[in-house]
Amino acid sequence: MEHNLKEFFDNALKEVSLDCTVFGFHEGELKVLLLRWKGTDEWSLPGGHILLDESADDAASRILTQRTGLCDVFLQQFYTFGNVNRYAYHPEKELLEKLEVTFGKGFFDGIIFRRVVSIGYFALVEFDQVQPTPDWFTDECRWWSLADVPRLLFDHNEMIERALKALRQRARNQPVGYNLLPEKFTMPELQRLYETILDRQFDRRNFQKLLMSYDILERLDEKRVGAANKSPFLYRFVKEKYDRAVAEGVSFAM
Amino acid sequence: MEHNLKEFFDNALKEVSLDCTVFGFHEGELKVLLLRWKGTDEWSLPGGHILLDESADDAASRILTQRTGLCDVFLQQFYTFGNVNRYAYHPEKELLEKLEVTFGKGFFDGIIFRRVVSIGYFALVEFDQVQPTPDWFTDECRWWSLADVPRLLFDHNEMIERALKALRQRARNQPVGYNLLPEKFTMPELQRLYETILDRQFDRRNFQKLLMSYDILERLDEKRVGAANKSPFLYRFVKEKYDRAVAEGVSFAM
DNA sequence: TTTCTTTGTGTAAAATTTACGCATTGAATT
DNA sequence: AATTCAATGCGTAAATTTTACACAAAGAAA
Repeated sequence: MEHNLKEFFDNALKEVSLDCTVFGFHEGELKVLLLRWKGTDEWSLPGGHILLDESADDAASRILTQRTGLCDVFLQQFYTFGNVNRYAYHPEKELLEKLEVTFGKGFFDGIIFRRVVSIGYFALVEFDQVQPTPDWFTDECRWWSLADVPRLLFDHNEMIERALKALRQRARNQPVGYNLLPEKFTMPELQRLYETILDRQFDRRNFQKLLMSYDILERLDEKRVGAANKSPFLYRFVKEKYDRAVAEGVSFAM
Repeated sequence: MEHNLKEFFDNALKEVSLDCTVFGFHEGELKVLLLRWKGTDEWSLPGGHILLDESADDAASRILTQRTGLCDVFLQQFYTFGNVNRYAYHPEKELLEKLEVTFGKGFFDGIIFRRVVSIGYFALVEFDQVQPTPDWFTDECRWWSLADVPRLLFDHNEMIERALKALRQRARNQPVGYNLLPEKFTMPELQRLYETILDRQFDRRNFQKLLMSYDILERLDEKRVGAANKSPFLYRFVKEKYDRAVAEGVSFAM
């Protein structure tokens, strides 16, 4: 395995990495996927390096598939982090010492912890479909509620902040939901997604009118039964129309 | 000079570069700054590498100052180009051969033309203030009308396209103009800037009302005289209010 | 059977955006 | 010196969009 790792790094760009903020929506909250580094209590975003023969987008795709088990994840590049002191936290040496307890002294020489520029992506995934999977440097991968995210390694807290801003900007300018919700969903569920992302409340009647005006939703003949109230209709995105709206943009003005 | 160049590259990131689309506004048109490579008819965007002890933003600033003579240029990172085949045009070898006529055979070995990821910035500058200055690889630097831009080296045409999209998005969501216009300007001049950037026409009366509603402009007691018509008032941005509007965002809905 | 919460639908008021008229200015023309 | 002409300053009515809000119906729980 050590051998494979070195080999991998020989075939990858060394001064460029990428990190992904993976958003899921569960129980009315936005969640992000975090990894805990082996032998430490330090958490970070999933990320990795770009192979010499793959594009940055392909690398992000590959890494996301490895961490979630999903293919065809929605990914958007949002910012590239190029500060000199990106590694200010956790102080290089201290973290390195902890890791060398696990990996052996000198193991990381020439592999990580040089000056690296990182390309930030955010991903939108269907929460229930994800199989959180740690990578070679970490031994735990799990969802965190956005509100509970701890102090992360490197500049990853800043990355999440910027990713969230980018997600909000996207939600205001084109439809979201196809990537975050299951195939069938109710209007209140969709509304809660929008309210969570944009962090504000909407009138449910006006919300429904606006969303339906985009002509991207199809109301099914089924209803969600079981709750102690009137059964709401199920809806589903009409993929072609949804894609058109993403391409042309809609202005979510409410 | 050769020595300095090698030394520079030893102190810079090799796998990351950055390229700037510099927008100016002149005679009712958007212009971009391009460089012609020594001994060729090939043009490219201004760009360069990041020194080990400077951030990406600082590098962009430094490079822009070198190409324009300006300090404190408005810069915004908009996208990072990470395709494997970014250098598809001009085919590496062909260009290299042309350049080696000028620079000597083997000169570029290990300096350029490896796999490089490039961070894209766009800059907004006051056209008249710019002193276009070629860099070490080029012997001409000049403005091109956006419509006349030729086939550029590498993926730089795509970069300009994306930069323009980013500029348009910015113009729709926060005020522009402070960076592109001289200190004092008339309302019709500001309107033409917006019309050029967004590529559409506005009613001058509604345009004025909307812009004044942002509370970022101050009307001066001067007028622009000389034209064969009623003299228009001069305006100027009130910096603090302009900055607030940039931070909070305005929606240019017209 | 009653209660309680949530859903489906429609309409009036408020606010915003759009369209457009007219008198005025100032250089150029006669 | 008077006239012409293109562009400017200012304002209002119409059209459209956004916002606010009420009531009947459904369905599990009490």
